[in-house]
Amino acid sequence: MSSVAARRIAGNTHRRAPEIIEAAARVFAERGYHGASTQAIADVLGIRQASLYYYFASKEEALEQVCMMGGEGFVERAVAIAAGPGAAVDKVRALIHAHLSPLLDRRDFVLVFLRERHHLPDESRRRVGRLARRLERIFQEVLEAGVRAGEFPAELDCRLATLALLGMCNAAPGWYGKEPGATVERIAAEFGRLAVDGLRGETR
Amino acid sequence: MSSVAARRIAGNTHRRAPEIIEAAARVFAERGYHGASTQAIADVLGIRQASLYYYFASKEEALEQVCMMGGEGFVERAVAIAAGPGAAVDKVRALIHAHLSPLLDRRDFVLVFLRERHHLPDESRRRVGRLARRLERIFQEVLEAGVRAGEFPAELDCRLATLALLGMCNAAPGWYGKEPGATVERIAAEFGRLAVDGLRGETR
Amino acid sequence: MSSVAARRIAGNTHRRAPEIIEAAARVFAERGYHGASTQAIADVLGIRQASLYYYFASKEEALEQVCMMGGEGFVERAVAIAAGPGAAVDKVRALIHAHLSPLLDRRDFVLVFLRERHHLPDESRRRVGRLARRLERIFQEVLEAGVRAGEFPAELDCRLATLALLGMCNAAPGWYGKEPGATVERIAAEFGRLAVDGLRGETR
Amino acid sequence: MSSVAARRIAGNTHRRAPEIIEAAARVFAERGYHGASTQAIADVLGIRQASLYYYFASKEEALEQVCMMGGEGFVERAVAIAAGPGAAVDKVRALIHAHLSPLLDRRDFVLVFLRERHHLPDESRRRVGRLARRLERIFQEVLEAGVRAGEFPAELDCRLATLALLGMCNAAPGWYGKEPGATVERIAAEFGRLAVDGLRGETR
DNA sequence: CATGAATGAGCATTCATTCAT
DNA sequence: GATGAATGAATGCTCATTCAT
Repeated sequence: MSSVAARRIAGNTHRRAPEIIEAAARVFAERGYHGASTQAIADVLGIRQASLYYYFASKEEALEQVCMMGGEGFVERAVAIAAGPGAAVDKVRALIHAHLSPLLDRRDFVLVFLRERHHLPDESRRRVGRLARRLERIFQEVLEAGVRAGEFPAELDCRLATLALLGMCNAAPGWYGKEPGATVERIAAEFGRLAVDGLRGETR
Repeated sequence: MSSVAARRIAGNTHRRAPEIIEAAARVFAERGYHGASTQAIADVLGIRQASLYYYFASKEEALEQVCMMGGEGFVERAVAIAAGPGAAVDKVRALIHAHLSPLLDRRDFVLVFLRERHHLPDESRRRVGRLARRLERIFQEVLEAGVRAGEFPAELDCRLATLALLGMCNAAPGWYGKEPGATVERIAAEFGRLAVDGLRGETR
Repeated sequence: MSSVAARRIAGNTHRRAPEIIEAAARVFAERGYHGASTQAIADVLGIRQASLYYYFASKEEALEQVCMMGGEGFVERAVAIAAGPGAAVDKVRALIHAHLSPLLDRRDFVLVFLRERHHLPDESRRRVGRLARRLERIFQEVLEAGVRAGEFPAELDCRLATLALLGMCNAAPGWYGKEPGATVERIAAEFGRLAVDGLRGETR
Repeated sequence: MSSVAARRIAGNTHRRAPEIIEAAARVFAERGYHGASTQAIADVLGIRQASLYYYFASKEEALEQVCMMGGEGFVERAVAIAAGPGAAVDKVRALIHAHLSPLLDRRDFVLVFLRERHHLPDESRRRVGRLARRLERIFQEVLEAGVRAGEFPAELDCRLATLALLGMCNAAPGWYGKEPGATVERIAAEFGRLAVDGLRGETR
């Protein structure tokens, strides 16, 4: 690694770095990683394609940075909610709300994290994939605690319920912004109710 | 027009055509449309790259065929269920079951339909996209009928609920096969219960 | 590795392969490996640059092929000479002659072997480098045998003498063809005499 | 003209100039001119790539400076030896010694002069090439004088013998430092003997 | 049916170089 | 003296596609 690259990773002192990585996120989100050319990213920024390489060492590294920003915070917020006091139903509502909130300011990053992270090279894919698995586990543990507390029926398949919840939430970045009237608050409220009622399961 | 071209346009009387398109589906599902090279498809089949062009005129056409097969049947099955007799809750369960059933034998096709269809050229993308929108509408109409029938609370946001249901179901092709014990029947049963209970909403 | 590439290496059934690799040898010899563009090689052949990649998988692989052809035969011929009967002085003359003879029909290949092989990636560089070291050893052993037989003085530094002989010979590809009247036979004869007399060393 | 440019042209009053050019020599020697990036030179020095341009106007100019330093002195020393008194055999020994002595403190420069000078642009290549040709001529004239003096046999091909001597000597920078025990003095002594005895040619 | 050979277009990346600070 | 930022030009390489056989 050249000394320039070394410093870049260590510090990221580049003034325009955030702007550049946001452009990458936008283009990756729109066209997918392999469908996105570095030229397209440069066009968004109004700079030459070669100039991008002043900011990242490779397209793959740019994807990794976008994915990291798309994935970060989820686990922390979820941990805080799960570890806090309160009933499982309240935690589920809070988890859903927290999970949807990055839609507001980081939709592209989240979308890329969800859809494109498996195109990362092995090592960073695993690193980034761990985030997703930890998040799943937290959701699932909250559900399991809810079952133990008698808030949810004993027959609940917590694994499938977790996948249902995450599927529901993770689809949102795909249509958010195209559904008139669907603010993050409204989505979180409605999804929270659907989830809680579905999990309680009067049917059983 | 040569007889070869004629046959191709007429629509796939080639002996190995199903085998070929399945290979394409597999590779598109694994690597994404732009990440998949025609070479990779040929490797799966054990033939030369150039030979693929005996079966489809372009990579885009292959994607279109995969997407058509991935999307077909959904609307028909959903229409039959929605038009039939019975309560809304039963219809919702049936819709979910019908929506998940192609996982068994067409997972790759469905995955490609869900994830890669927006890489199609304009015209065929719209054609294929119509399928998705019609399906959404059917789901939503069943929910609205359920509200009118008093099965679901009047406050239910049928649009968001539809998106929740589809999000939950459409995530399944992404993890189906990796979750031990999760058969289509079990998933459909659990998701059906979650959905119905969530929609009924004892909370409200 | 794609199946196409696999077959290529295994069999090399390509009709024009020798022609292509000879063009690479010429351009590498003229401009050095890093100074040679694949475009320049294509120009020599009158084909498009991309078409080269039908014949080799990478520029590095082309260099390796050229180096292999530039280095092959030397060891075999030297072994045959060293193992044969006869006096050391005769063997030295024969070794020199054998070492110079590829000038006639493979000057570019030998030049590339001598000058550019250290630009090969680690593994193939070592493989190719072994050839050179084996050759050195054979030369040196013949000299040592000559010392033991009393043909050369005991004070002869066989290591340095080997390096002297090879240096003298290996410079020839650099000027062969530019020195009027210097045929391979004449060079071999003169260099043989210089070597033998130098080694015998009446001075000592 | 700015004073900075003036100084640069005038010729290197920069404090760190010797250090910079030595780094260039080292990198050129290791990787070849085209294989060496200016970044690699900067890395050796611990400065930024752009800062190099304070010391030379272009990579080609750096090569020229290295080549000049690698080639200078040879002709002067050779002229002094050839013009001096003494027998041809002594002059040959002295020429070889003088030719090898820069190995001690300028190996990289000499190596670059020998191997990379043909990558110079036309004009400076010719300038630098003249040095080499003059040196050859001096060697050859000493040999021819030796023949006329009866020190060497009349049949000696002085041209080929010159090329043999220079080939032998010019290979040394390639392996000097890797052969344990091979000091410049020992190499010069051994090569001198080999050369003188070879030239005298008891065989003839 | 299938393939060997070839190609045009595009792509990520490198690199020497410039210049305001 | 030295650097951060940027660039133009090239470079090695990939890939979908064509076509004669």
